[in-house]
Amino acid sequence: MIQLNYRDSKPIYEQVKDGFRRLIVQGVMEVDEKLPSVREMASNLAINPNTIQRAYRELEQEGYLYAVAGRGSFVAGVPEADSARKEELFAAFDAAVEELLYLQVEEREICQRVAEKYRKLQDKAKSKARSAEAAD
Amino acid sequence: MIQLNYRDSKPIYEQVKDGFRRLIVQGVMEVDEKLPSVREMASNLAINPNTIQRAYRELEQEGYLYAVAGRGSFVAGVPEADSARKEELFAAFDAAVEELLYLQVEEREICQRVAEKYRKLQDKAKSKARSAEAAD
Amino acid sequence: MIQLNYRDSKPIYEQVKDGFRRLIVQGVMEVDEKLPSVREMASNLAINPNTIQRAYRELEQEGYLYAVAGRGSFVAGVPEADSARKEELFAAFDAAVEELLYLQVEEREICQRVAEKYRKLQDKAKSKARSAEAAD
Amino acid sequence: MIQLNYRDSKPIYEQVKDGFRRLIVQGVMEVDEKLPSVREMASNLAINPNTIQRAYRELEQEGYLYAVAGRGSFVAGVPEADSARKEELFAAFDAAVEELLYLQVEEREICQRVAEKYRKLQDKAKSKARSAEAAD
DNA sequence: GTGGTCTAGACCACC
DNA sequence: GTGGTCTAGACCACT
Repeated sequence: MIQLNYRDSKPIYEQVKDGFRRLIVQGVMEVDEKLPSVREMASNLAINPNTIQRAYRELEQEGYLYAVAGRGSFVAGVPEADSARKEELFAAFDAAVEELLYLQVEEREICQRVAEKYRKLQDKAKSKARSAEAAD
Repeated sequence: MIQLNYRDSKPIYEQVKDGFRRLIVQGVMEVDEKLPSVREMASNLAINPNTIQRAYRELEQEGYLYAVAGRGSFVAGVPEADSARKEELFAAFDAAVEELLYLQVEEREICQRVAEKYRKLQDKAKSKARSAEAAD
Repeated sequence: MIQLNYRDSKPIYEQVKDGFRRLIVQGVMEVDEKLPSVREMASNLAINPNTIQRAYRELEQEGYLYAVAGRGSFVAGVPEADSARKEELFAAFDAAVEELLYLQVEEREICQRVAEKYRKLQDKAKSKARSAEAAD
Repeated sequence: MIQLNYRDSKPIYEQVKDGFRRLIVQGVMEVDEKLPSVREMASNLAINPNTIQRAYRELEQEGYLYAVAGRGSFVAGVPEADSARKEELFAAFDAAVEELLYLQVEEREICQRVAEKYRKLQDKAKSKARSAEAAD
């Protein structure tokens, strides 16, 4: 369900967060769907429950999840107007693009990269839709 | 010369590195130009000399600087084939783009942003060329 | 595990680096094997933790290690295409050979020395293979 | 006469020493030949006289030069039995070869490298002999 | 407990 | 004056 990469410098709890955020934003997990319990995830991934707890807590703060005491955590959906996050992302994006341009990377190459990302994203959405149809 | 942001989670030595790398890559600092001494830079930015030293040392390892004990640190130029740096930049780029796409930002908007950056870069180059002509 | 020589002009952190690089390159330490923690190593060698940290950090940058905050440092393996390292070694090699030749050391003597090293290496590999067979 | 490389991490005085040692050991400078004065060398190379002074002083200690107060420094020849130096060199040589072998560099490649060095050395000696003949 | 950053201050080699 | 190494000790983030 979620892939951890221990060699990545990104902290484990961030990897868990990213994994779930992705599943939610891509629609793989639907609104009000229940997430695995902290203990279950922890034993699945063979990591400390505290790490999962932190991931869930922060995702809740960001608006992706909601928790019901004693019952578990559930998908809340994609928080609208996460504009602060967008600004952050655009800032990082701009810095990277600027330096890449200075390093003689072609504008075309960069845009192609975006297009490729976009295509993959579409494909994923389509295959998800198809499997949903099949399930009907 | 270099702007530090203490609120940023990016370590200070990284901010210093990025600042000088930018000056070098953009040609603001010329090859063999002397950098401020470690101590001078440290007192300018009001941080510890060790922190500057680390920034300089790593830039030297990456090939942007060379240091001569007893003389100072100097610009070496933009290391050819700094593929590691490009990979870093593309990784940052990809991560940002992916999340932006998930946040419903249009592919077009992103590419326009790249184009805009590119135009500005061209303008800068042109005005630089013009001022060089004027100097002749 | 690692021998320090305080009389050597080579910095301590370099000696530590060389020691671990050797253990890794020779296969004495296996991939994903955990290294002693920074603090442990420091107290073992009776030197400052910062010195060990620097050694580990640079080995990580070179691709020999990977570090996970909160877990420890682990062997990543011998970085493929560590051409920089080979260049370093060849440079050291060339400098030594050149001066030896000037000092009237025969070409034959030098090559014999290489051959001897090579033979020892082969013997080690063989005995290792044999003990592996025995283990089967 | 002597090439300085400011980008090299080797200290200037070492580069000067190496340069003269090489000229002496290769026979380009003959025994009892006078070296340029400290001031002359310093202004030629555009460096501090102290740096030249140090190079001359250490070469004298190593036995390559002798100084006559008020007259200058002269070539003493190649000091015999610099066996301590040879041991140092062999140690560095062994370490480099060992790691190169572990890094899958062929024994042949290493020996060829030695042979090449040797050939170049011979060529230099020959061309020197030829130019000496021509001068007769 | 782990690694990572930063400060403060000492000492050395080089110019 | 320059860069480079090392120590001592603090603080933070992660598991």
